[in-house]
Amino acid sequence: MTPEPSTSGKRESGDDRRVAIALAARQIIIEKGLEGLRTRDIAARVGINIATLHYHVPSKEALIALVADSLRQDFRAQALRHPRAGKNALERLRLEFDDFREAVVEMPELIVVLTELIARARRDKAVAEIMIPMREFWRNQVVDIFRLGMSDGSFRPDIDPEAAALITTGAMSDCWRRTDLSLSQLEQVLTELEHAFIRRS
Amino acid sequence: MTPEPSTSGKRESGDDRRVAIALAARQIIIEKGLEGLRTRDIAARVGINIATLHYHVPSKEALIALVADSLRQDFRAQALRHPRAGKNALERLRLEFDDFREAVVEMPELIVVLTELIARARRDKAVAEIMIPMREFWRNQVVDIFRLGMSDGSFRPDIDPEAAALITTGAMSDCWRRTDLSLSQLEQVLTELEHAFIRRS
DNA sequence: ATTTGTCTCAATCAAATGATTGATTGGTGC
DNA sequence: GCACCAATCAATCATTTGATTGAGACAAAT
Repeated sequence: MTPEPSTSGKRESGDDRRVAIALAARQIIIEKGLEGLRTRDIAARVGINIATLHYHVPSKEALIALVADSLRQDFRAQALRHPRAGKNALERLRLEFDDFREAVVEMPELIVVLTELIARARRDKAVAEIMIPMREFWRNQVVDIFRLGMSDGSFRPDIDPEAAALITTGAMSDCWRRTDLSLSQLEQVLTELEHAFIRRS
Repeated sequence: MTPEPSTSGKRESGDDRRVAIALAARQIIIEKGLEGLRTRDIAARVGINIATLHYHVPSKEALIALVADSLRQDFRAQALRHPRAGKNALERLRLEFDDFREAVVEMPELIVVLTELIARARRDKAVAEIMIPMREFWRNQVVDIFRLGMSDGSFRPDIDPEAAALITTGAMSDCWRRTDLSLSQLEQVLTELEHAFIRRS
């Protein structure tokens, strides 16, 4: 029998600890940036010794890669929640907007971690191999939406799908990054994105 | 008589030193991120002692604010280069694109510094007071372009200028951030932005 | 009961790091 | 020549920080 995850005892399974470590690290990145990320602070937040932290994650570099991996897992889980088969282009685009709205509302600070790790990806190959494909996956998903929308005639016929997807995902990321942006402003941006690419009658 | 700036001697004026320090810091941020910024490395790059660095810039916090200020000065200088009076909306938008293209080509890595400092602005008031107004100035400039374009009929009549500006500047920032983006892809994005907001005949 | 492997911690290290001190140098004005 | 000030540096400090060591606790397997 597989041992049940114990939330009470002080001894945790390796996997659980690693998850807790990744979450603690994410929280500290939100508060102080990658710049202010300290192994001691993570250990303290998880409630373990520094040596225990190093038992589960060998180095700080591996720890940051672990954070990236935890982001990927969250991303995967989210991508699988809403099946998009059988939907037309506009429905898919709005589904994309729905997912985004949810992320912005539920995890407004997550973009801090994403941005820091995308920046770090420039000089850290391990992080790059996780973050860049994530970003590309998202972009490609939107490229597909535009291709579909052009072929079924619901979108403008002269769209460049790659460029439109870059604009869409780029604008969305940027909105998420702005703490001062109100929800109504976000709605206006999403509406404007729709107007920008939908077929004008 | 004001003493001329000496580029040869080992004694520099305070202002020149501060400029050199800011530039060195920017370079190190490009290479290692804010995360890897060390006062010693900056001093070494400028060719001065750590104590001398601290003579000109009291603390690391002040140093990062100095970098932000140096960005602002560059931004100001660039904004004043192309007068935009007497131009119509489309001309102004294309002027904006020109400036952007130039920045991407001439200083492809500058966006790293900008991004790191915008991120830092969340927890550093001094940096926020420099970076946020910069970003807002740019956005407002684009808002004005859309307002003008709507009133003279060259842009779509149903644009939300604030939203359109957020999309435009957000997409541009995101493109700059992507090292892998080719120049032709950048052109496609700028063209697509134009198509998205211009009046369809 | 003993062994084995996983998980944990107190104590400690060596290096890095931001900052300071006290003294020196060179130029400017008088 | 002298006083004054900005600019500079060698040496040093006090912490911080990532990482290691060696020993112990606990549970499951033998």
